[in-house]
Amino acid sequence: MENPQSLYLSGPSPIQPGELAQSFLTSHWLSRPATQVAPDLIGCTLVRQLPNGDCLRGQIVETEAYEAGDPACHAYRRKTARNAVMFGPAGFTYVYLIYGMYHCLNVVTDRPEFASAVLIRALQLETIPPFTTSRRESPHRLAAGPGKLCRVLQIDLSLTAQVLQPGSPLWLEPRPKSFRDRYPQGQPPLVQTTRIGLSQGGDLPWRWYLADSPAVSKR
DNA sequence: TGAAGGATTTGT
DNA sequence: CAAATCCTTCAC
Repeated sequence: MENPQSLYLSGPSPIQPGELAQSFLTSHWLSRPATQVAPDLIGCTLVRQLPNGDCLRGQIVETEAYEAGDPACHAYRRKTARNAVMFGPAGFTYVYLIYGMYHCLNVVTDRPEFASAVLIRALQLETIPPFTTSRRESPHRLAAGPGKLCRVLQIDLSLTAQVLQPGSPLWLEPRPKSFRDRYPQGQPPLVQTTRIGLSQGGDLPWRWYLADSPAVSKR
């Protein structure tokens, strides 16, 4: 590791896939404010390893940040059994059930006690799972939305408070070379706008998505 | 112990 | 635009 500090301080990880994986996947790179991590997660890969060993992979194309002091954050009022993981160190999952039928996946960010997380809102799937032979919807939109994403990756409450690292049910990988090569200036076309579906905090521009991705949930 | 409501999705 | 559906939170 030539410059560990850069992993902690700077933006998108410049490292190659497979390099410094442990540092990227665990706390350092994620131990920044959610509003910094959220745009940097765009282009990174989310990997889901099923109980049978099969892996499903998708490129993150849409995220939202939720921070301490943010009225839309589940940890805004106080620490509870549900949101407790957000008060801990970065690099853990926070999964919750919404409307009694969908799950949402978050990545815990920042330092302990600064309860915050990034909601993963949409993925562009690398491979279409064979069991999702949906004819009613185009394959590239199977994970376009936080609830749909969890449905196709088989993510439920049992996957909350899990560390994001290889061998776990879920982990993250840096932006692949193919992604970096797509944007020669090193700057992917990100759109920053307001978050979706909130009753409070709807004015904060804490949602980011990849402008040229067909898998974004809403425009 | 009960009631209200939700970081969604889908179909009418 | 409303239903589906159940966990979490807060009030009593």
